[in-house]
Amino acid sequence: MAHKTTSSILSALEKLNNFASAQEVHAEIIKGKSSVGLTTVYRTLQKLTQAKEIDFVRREDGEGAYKLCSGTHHHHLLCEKCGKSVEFFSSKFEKLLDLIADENGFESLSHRAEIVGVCRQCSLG
Amino acid sequence: MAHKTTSSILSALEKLNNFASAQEVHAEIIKGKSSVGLTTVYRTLQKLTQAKEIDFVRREDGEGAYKLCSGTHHHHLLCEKCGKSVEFFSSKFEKLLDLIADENGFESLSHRAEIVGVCRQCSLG
DNA sequence: TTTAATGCAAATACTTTGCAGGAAA
DNA sequence: TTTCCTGCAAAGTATTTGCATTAAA
Repeated sequence: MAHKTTSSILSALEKLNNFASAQEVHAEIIKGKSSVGLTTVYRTLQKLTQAKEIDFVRREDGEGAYKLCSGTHHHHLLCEKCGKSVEFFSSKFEKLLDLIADENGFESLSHRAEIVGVCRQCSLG
Repeated sequence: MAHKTTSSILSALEKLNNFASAQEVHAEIIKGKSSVGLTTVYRTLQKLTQAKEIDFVRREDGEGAYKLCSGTHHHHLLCEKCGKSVEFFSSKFEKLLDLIADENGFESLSHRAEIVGVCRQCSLG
């Protein structure tokens, strides 16, 4: 099987089921019986990100956060209140992005979009 | 007039004419005759951001960056190679965002979108 | 044996805070 | 006087790196 560490990190991400910081992932693993060093968690998350097995975003406060995501191209909606995230893909969106990029002197190849807003639950609260 | 410090920071941002970190703004001011403390630069940039007089983004490496922007609603295209940024506004984009948000359980009120890609110049290089 | 993985402690880098002195109201 | 502005030094937080140990190939 894969490295014991890698799989425990992946399963922590699965449990957390949302963007989680290295520290949060570490805490989640420690809660169980397993033991891992924080450094290793950082290193492994980096590796997984490079391998495109997980997604990475920066939170508004600058902390990095990671999430298990679908392998296909997508973007994220992020709730700025509760932190909930939703993946989406829309070919209309893709086309419009291409157009906007083109009109502004950008190639849209390899783009990445993050939409920060408020989820319905938080906006009702 | 406004605080001397505030205006020197605003004019540094004007010269830099792109997203710049607190440290970069500080360096720009120091280059000239003026003298300001780094702490004050941080504090002033925060204040200006809250007052919505400047825009704030997080760079991929986690550093915060600020820019003098138009007061009206807009989003940014950011080049991940050279750091160049361009503001854009498109009502089609706004409508599509509303729709996508709605479909995914989000209110789009107060959204913010950042599109990271590669600008034409960098993609040719 | 050679390479890769791990973890602790130390080092970085950015940012914020405590606090005292000075400017402005 | 009272409040705000400044800046230095110290503290804080997230993340990375050096290095020695251990596990795996």
